[in-house]
Amino acid sequence: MAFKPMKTNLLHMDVVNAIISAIVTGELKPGDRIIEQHIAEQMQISRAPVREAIRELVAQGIVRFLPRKGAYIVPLEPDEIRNVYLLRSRLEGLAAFIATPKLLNNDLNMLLSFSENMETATKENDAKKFIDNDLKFHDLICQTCGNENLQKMIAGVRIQIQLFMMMSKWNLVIHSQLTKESRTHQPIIQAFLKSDADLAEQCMRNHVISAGAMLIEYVEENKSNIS
Amino acid sequence: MAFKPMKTNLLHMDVVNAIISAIVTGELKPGDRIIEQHIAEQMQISRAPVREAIRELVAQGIVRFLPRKGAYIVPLEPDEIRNVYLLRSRLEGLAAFIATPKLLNNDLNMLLSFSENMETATKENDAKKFIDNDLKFHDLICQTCGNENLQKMIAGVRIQIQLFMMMSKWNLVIHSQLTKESRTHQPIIQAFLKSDADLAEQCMRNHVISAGAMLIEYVEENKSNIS
DNA sequence: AATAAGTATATTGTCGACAATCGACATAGG
DNA sequence: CCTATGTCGATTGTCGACAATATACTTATT
Repeated sequence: MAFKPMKTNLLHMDVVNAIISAIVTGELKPGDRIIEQHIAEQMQISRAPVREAIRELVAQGIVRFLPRKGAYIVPLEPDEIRNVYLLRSRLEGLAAFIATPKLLNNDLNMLLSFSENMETATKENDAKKFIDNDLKFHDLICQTCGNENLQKMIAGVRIQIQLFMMMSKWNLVIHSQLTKESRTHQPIIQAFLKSDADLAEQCMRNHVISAGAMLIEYVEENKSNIS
Repeated sequence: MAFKPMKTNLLHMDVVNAIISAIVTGELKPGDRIIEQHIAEQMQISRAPVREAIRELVAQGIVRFLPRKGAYIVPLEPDEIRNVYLLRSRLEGLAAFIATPKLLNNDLNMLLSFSENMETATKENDAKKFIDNDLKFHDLICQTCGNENLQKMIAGVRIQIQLFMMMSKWNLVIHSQLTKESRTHQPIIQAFLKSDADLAEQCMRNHVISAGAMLIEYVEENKSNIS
């Protein structure tokens, strides 16, 4: 494959990426206002693609917009984070519910192996390995449910959460966090094995909520440090 | 209150409403393409507000967009109806959960009166009155939850359901349907009165699912008749 | 006739300019 | 000194025009 498909050179995508990396590097902080013309001038483009980029980010929930007032980065309030995790818990819970009767034996084995990898990653305190397998775990369930709308919604919420983590300078390295997180994976698999869709949904909800609780706790404790 | 707050006269909102009502009336069908210039010309405005409206609808999930190709109404496969109701049940359930501690006495009174109106509408077999109050009931809860993202998602899902109703030529006139539907409203209000958020969520879920079951049943029975 | 190349048209992407609106400050009147 | 009104700059909303690209159609070549 020497000739990969070209990048879709759409200006507004560049702007989206620029804004996101500005958020990640801390150049743009939660609550900061985004002024179309400023970005347009700095990137030497017109305002049109900047507007589109902002709409995109609004759709992803990273940016808020007030008509005739303007756009601003979603503030890093505990309530905001809570709402996002609540939404994710219901969406991924539903994905688990729908996926339950569709999961094949092979899928279950993979889920188990992801879960085991997370356990070993916990022992080795290997955050990257943990996160990778966690992502695969959730993705497999999400894809198996086969509902395109739902998948897109979940993808959007995940991005939002990643951003929250970065803005709060959270990193999942503390052993106790990994331990807590991995513990709540087991009941989900058990529910799948029993083909109990309602239980699977409930377990997934609890899992997501407890993961969110850790981030919220962190943000509350380090409120002062997070500019 | 002689001077109510003015409507925010933003063109793109008019376009959003125009497109939605075009979808609901069947003028625009699922899968149809939306061409910016055509709408702009028909409404005698420029393309800019039309673009914004399309972005809005994409965020609501009723329009898809392919770069440099254009926008089109989300195609609805008849067997997706169950998934849409499942999604709605979880989203509105969450709205009820979040709204529970925020509902004021006045709100509860309004919910009660909407519910009573539905009861009388049932007796009078007045479908329009029933639907109006049902909508108000759900809207009040949805708005009280205060989560903008969630509200938009719910709005999108509702439109999809309206579409399904249209496509299947469903109309809510049969007395037994109204009766069934109104019965499941009571437990929601009871849960609100008890300030039991979990219960409110559960009741709302059940309510939406049972409403969906009626439509699904109807669609299954009349499968052959549906265009 | 089937395939490839070329052309034309329709549609989206981007631009720069102007209009409408908002927020802050200044000013006048009590 | 406080309140209401006028003014100004900054910013978003809308517009019409042009550029870039995709799709449909035509033509040429084998």
